[in-house]
Amino acid sequence: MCTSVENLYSDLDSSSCDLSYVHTDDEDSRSSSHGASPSSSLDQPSSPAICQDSATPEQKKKRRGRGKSEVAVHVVKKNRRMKANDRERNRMHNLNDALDKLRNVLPAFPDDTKLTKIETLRFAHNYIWALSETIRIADQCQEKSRDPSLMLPGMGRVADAPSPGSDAFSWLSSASTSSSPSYCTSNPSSPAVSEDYGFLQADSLYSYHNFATNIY
DNA sequence: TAGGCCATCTGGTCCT
DNA sequence: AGGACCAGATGGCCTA
Repeated sequence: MCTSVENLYSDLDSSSCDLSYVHTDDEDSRSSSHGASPSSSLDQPSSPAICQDSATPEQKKKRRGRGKSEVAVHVVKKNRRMKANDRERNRMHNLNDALDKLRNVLPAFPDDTKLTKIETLRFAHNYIWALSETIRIADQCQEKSRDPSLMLPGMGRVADAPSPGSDAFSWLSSASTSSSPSYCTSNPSSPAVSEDYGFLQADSLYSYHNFATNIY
């Protein structure tokens, strides 16, 4: 992908463009002064306008007068840039590999559509929260069951508490998401889900399900 | 065709 | 000095 820029390098190598376009002394002074301004890339080699020689006659004269050592410096800079590009590419590939591994441990969606990067991160966030919340509530269940006086009407015993792998957890693996859910930005430590045991009831379980799979 | 997503390049900054 | 990380820019692809 993005072959245009790659072609650009081959263009440079095939000298369809002047080598001095790779990096000029003038660009050095510009880049060091303005930082990463939005328009800075227009001056960069990746700009499609790179091969449109808009240099003034004075600048062209200056280029022609460039000595061998100066050309060598530019070749070194070009090589450094290419190496940096290579590292950056590998870095992003590693990042994508990690995202793929994260996708693989998340419940698969029925339609088997691949989650986008942001969806993956948000879904993972909610998924982790849901799992930790389930553990916390199961622990609470266990504690309260030890003290019968704390039992609420209709509340089950410890054995009734859901455990990972049980049907009560099926919502985690049968997750489906609406097309435009709203992303939960609440802190996992302060969940928006009711803390009583009612969430184990069908209707509450449904909202819990929706929350856990809310990836936006 | 507009908008979303993605890969890539790039220069700046920070760290070792 | 060189590498890692980051954010901005750009262009390609896909879909509604």
